[in-house]
Amino acid sequence: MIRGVNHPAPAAPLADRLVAAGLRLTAPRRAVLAVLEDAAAHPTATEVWQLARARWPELGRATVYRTLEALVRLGAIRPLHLGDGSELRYALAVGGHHHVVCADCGAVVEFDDCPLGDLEATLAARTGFRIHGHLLELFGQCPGCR
Amino acid sequence: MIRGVNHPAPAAPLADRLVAAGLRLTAPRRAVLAVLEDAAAHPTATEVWQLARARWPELGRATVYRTLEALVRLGAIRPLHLGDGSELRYALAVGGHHHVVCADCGAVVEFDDCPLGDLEATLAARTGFRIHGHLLELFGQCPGCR
DNA sequence: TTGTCTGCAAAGCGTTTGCATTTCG
DNA sequence: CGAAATGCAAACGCTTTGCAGACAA
Repeated sequence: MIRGVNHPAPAAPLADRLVAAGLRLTAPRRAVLAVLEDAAAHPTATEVWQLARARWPELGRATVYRTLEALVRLGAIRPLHLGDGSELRYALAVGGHHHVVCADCGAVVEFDDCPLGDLEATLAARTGFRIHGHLLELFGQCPGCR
Repeated sequence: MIRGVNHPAPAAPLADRLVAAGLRLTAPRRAVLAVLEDAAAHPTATEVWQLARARWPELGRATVYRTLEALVRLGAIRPLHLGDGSELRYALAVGGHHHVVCADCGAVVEFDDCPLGDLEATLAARTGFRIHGHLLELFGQCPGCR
């Protein structure tokens, strides 16, 4: 378990990221941010919308999508898909996410063993990218589907 | 560069995979398989359809999707998305794929340094999955978007 | 005040599904 | 011949966009 080795500091609260980027901190956005920060699993945009409406009932789907897009561009959250066809999900961009996905039934098993070492730093230097985080997805078949 | 360390044998031709699975080898499917095997980049389902129609003009979109799904289930190809919102793409499931994606403009830089070592074998033993391959996606911002 | 943000509703688009017909084996 | 596969077109569901009104700063 070397999770976090490359990401010593937890991300600042999402609200701070928005403000720091010069974006406005509105009530609808606060509702979306709260859901993202509280979410146990990686929610889809629709799930974020449903959960955030508990805090701001008038919340529209479009606002959720627009807020998610802004956060992705800021590097505060990261989109990820689990397997084929499934809806896009979002996760806080703290460190990395690692899972094994079943090609047949879509079952997902997450794990924490991160073998990346300082690959992020190496690639950042080589490509000029600023790296926010990573996704390591192994693809195969679960025991039940073999 | 240790690409291939965990995947000593190249995948058998896609046609063989279908036949071995008891599926029928039809003309429309041959067109799709040929496109997947020839593709330089990772094509989307729509791109596969457009290219394959050069070989089989009556090819319908549905057949492309159904063929792609069958190949995914067989572990012959693997779905992957590059960044946010973009259409799902497909790659031959030989070994792994590794790239850095820009959260702003969607630019993609691929690389071959695979730091996975024998993680696949370890996880296969621990989870009971049979692992076909993997996707390592680093997320950040390219030099031009910073 | 003023440029940003919001909700609504419609449009857009990739993907899936139903069904009659064709084709492989 | 029988089961599987195909094409067409409609259905679906997620995401985006246009726009007038509301709101943060």
